[in-house]
Amino acid sequence: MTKETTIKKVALAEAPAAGGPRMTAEDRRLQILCVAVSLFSQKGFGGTTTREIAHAAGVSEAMVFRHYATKQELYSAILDHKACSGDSLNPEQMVAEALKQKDDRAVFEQLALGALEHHECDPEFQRLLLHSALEGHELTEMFFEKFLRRVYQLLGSYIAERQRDGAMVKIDPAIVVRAFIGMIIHHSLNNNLWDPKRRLLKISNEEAAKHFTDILLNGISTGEEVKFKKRTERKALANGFSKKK
Amino acid sequence: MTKETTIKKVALAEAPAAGGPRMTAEDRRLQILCVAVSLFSQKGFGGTTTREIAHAAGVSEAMVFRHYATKQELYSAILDHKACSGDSLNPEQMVAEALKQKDDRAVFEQLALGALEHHECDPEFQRLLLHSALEGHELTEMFFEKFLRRVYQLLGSYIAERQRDGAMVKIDPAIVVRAFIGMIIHHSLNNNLWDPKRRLLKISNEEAAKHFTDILLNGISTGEEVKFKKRTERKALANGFSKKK
DNA sequence: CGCCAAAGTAAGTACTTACTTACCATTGGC
DNA sequence: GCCAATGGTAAGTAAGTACTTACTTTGGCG
Repeated sequence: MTKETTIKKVALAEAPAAGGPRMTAEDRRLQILCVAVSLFSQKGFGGTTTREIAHAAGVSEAMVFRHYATKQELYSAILDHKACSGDSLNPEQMVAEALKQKDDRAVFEQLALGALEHHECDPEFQRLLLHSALEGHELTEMFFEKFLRRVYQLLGSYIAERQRDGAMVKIDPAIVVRAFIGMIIHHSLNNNLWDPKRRLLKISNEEAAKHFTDILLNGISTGEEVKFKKRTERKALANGFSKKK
Repeated sequence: MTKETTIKKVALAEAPAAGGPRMTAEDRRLQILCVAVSLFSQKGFGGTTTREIAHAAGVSEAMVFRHYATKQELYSAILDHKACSGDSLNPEQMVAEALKQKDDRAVFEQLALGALEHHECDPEFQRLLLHSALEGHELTEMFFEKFLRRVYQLLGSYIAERQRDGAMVKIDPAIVVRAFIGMIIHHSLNNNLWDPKRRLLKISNEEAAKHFTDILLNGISTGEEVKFKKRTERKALANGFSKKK
């Protein structure tokens, strides 16, 4: 009875080429990892038991501990795997061409599209990252150093350059980066976490990237009915950041 | 020995007026709730044990279960408490005046400032919300219906109105709302979760609200070196949203 | 084939978990 | 001054938890 269910479970597990019930150690190791990724991303580290992982992988708990000495080691292996296989998480090369050509639109739009698509085809990553951040895991720091900081550096220095060119208003580049990344991440977070049914907003990644870029570069005011501030005044104000209050 | 530490813990617990070790049932109930809020927001529901909660509150586990029949009931009580006491989570009245006067800047800036300050003085709420969303708790849906949807409705219809006035370019208002909320939420998330040391960006809430509003309303291009698109072309394009690709 | 290392398991262990039970201690009203 | 109601506890229980041990199956290779 337990054997039958075991075999069925193996057939269900879509992991890496789960042919027969008996795999090579390497394959099994990877399969357990994949199954664990799925479970951890759904229920978090503390919310997932090793028994569940073993069951979902179609093996006994002992097998999990043969491949990963502790649950923590399994978690670390997952994070390493996600971070190292690092999919498309390379912002530098993603916009290298656009950067050289100083094509503002292309720089921002390509970056946005890349991030949105990455989040869409690997929503587990975002969930894992959030779980880790909430649990105070070291992946958070790694993500910060290896990704966030680099993006801020890359985009920030590009914006500074364009400001010197006179093509962009003078505002702390980090604020601009935060605003833009915010649009993207928050949009992904909505799609993956808060509004997966897209009740509030249903647009393609291409549209989202395009419109976010539009908003960032040009804002939403027409400038025809200027109630609050004139263009020239705005620029003067932006030079010496803010002071009052 | 255990008694000594217990008494000390009571002194440490800052909850609601923890005078002596012996409180009224009501006070104790609230104190346990507050302590649990703190622990759940730090470590999540699954990651927090009832023993920890009892210990942090300076009472025995039995007291926790006297006031809340199950751990789940305690969790629900917390969410109810956070949702009902609803602090400053009222966007409508926050910007009512600015809406009437059609003061775009005030509408967005006040909304942003309100949200940022709320997140700053109650970071636990954001963490609880994230934990709930990841765990698939019903609070997520409640937050969606009672807050997100209302903000989209409120801001969205205002933007539509301003578009008819000719004061804003024609773009799906929901996209604008998403972009703006994204800047704000992501900034809070950075401050509370990813970069609490403010290594990437250190600005006051006032500055953040002001600059995010600036960016949303006016973008960051000067329009002096227009490599990609002219203002007039942009407006024409924005009318019939996007088509190609 | 024979055989043996590697894949796999059943049934533990020691400990923790959410939750209970049976019992104290303090207090305010009579 | 007593005593019932109330705030509080110590010491459980049964089910889970991460992790082990002793054992059985299987496939490939001489």
